Amino acid sequence: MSEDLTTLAYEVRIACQRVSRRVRYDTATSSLPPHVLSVLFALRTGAKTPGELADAERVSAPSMSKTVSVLVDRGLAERSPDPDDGRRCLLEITKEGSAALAEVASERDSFMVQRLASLSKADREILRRASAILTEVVSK
Amino acid sequence: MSEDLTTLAYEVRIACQRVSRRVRYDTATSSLPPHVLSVLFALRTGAKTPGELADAERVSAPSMSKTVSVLVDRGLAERSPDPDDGRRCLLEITKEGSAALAEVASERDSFMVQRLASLSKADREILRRASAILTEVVSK
DNA sequence: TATTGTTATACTCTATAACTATA
DNA sequence: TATAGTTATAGAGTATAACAATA
Repeated sequence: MSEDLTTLAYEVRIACQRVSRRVRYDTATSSLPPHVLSVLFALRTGAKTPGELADAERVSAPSMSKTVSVLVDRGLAERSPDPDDGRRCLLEITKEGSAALAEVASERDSFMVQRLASLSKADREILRRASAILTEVVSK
Repeated sequence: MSEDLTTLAYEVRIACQRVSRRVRYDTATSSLPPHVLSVLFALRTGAKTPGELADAERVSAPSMSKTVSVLVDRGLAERSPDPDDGRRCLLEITKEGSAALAEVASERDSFMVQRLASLSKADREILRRASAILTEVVSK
């Protein structure tokens, strides 16, 4: 029985919960709350609207509006009007935001980075693909 | 290359956290909030004091006191005085509590099984290997 | 009319401080 | 005095509902 879905479901769930539990301790020290940090990280690849961020982070529009305000108030992101649609605005990470992200990232994921470094390239590739699969699976 | 490791570390963490969160969401819709469920799960192995539970769950004593009250109010756990120490009380899971736990566990499994069933065999194999890698990585 | 984003309001979970009872 | 547990109060983070501006 190589296709035991129940066993696999259990293995995946336990593995994910253990990782979550383990890294949570390391993130507790960072200055920015997790949800704020997560949005800041999402902005690293380019400007996004609050709506896009809310969808990506799976929170309500008002929640994202609040989180975005925190980023803007702290000078970590900049709000600018969308030239194509007057209803929208665009959030872009600032230099200060990138710096904060870089600083926090090294501390936050140091544990996982260390462990990943000790793996083979092949194993890291598996984790890379697995992360994409899992993210897709839970986003439905 | 170290940037790749940082990004991968983040992706792995986020994926795992989202799986954990989504699984908890799914169970939360039935009846019990995650933190209540977690305490109920902790009681499955035997009676515990509020203090022990607070330490185990890493929350404050007042928070645990509130959570425990929810369990007792719903008849899922029973509060009884500690015969050896008048200050303490003991929490014990009830039949109803055990039943709720079993129900939630099956729901939680079925959620993951459903999602896994929609994947390709190759993707499932990736998740199988990734689970083993992550479990090993975190257990060190 | 529909949509994008924000503001108003409320609920949940959390914590610190203060209180009661017992050791 | 110190400890176990509860109550009082407040601070985050979240959501739904209502609103303003634009498409």
